[in-house]
Amino acid sequence: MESSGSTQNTVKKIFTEYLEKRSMRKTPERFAILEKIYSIKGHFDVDTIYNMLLEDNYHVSRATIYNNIGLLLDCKLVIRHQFGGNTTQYEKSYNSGIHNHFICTKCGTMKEFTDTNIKRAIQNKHLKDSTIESYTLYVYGTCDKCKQQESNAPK
Amino acid sequence: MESSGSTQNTVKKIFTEYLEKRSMRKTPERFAILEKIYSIKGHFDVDTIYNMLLEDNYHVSRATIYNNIGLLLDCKLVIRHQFGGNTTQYEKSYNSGIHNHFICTKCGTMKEFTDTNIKRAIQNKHLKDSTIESYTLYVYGTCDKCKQQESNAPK
DNA sequence: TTTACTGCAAATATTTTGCAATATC
DNA sequence: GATATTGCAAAATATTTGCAGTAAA
Repeated sequence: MESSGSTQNTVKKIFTEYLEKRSMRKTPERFAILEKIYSIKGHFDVDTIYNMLLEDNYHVSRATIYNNIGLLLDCKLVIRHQFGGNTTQYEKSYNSGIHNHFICTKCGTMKEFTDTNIKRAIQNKHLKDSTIESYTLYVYGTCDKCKQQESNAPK
Repeated sequence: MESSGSTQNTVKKIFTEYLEKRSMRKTPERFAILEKIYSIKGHFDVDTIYNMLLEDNYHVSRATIYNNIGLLLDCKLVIRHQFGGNTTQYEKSYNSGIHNHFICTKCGTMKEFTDTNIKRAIQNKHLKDSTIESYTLYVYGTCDKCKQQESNAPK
């Protein structure tokens, strides 16, 4: 398992190679955005990054953030989500094998989980025909807590 | 397996009960929207419904469509998706067990698939702690076609 | 008759785009 | 020095909201 600092270096290297391969420029804004994203534990939207960088007294325009998240999506360092809210949510994706989400339809809480059986089933399915890069699973249901409340106060 | 006509009747009944339980009105617009949605095979956005109803010479405002898709989401007759595009995609969800999507990251095509092993693995995981209502799986990778093109024209 | 619902238009929110200024290579 | 990239502001797009008119109950 890689340490957090090492992950920062690794993704920086991946992004650098991606940019060089395409003759794109290695601007400080790009790496500031990447580093900030990789400092965030969970999900975020564009405005979050914008404000977090502002708090560091580092101003990057929203347009630039949008532009660069596009690049990071393309080189698989970031993934997009939709949980049902209004803003588009993103998440760092390097070295974070967890892409299973359980969403409670009663209280709306979201919880990540791992499961090797699910992982294996998905990989088995796709080895035959296609190459699988990643996957995201959203499971909707009622969580423990809400289940208990239901049984305590039935209709 | 239910026939298509019967599905229309069933979802109409479910929606009717949902509305009656909440003392909401059974307007023709609501059922026109529901019926149109259940006539669509794959995914759609709000504008698609709007235009399809227009083609039938049935005018319903976008605001009303948004409003009612909200209700249909709430009573689980419709689900929301995000494939990476700009508009929110929806899909009918009653009696359509297929919620597995394979998305090719090269050409962008999306293909649905079924897999009982995956289904079972997901159900096993969640029977222990929570009640699972539904799930959606997005698998990202390279499809057959794009894989062949890659091997024909290597870098 | 009551009031929930619809349609319209305006408001909001989000993302994209055009262009001049800037900074990487 | 050439030009990709940034920042700003305007534009485009998607969704929500307020309110008057309409119609379901």
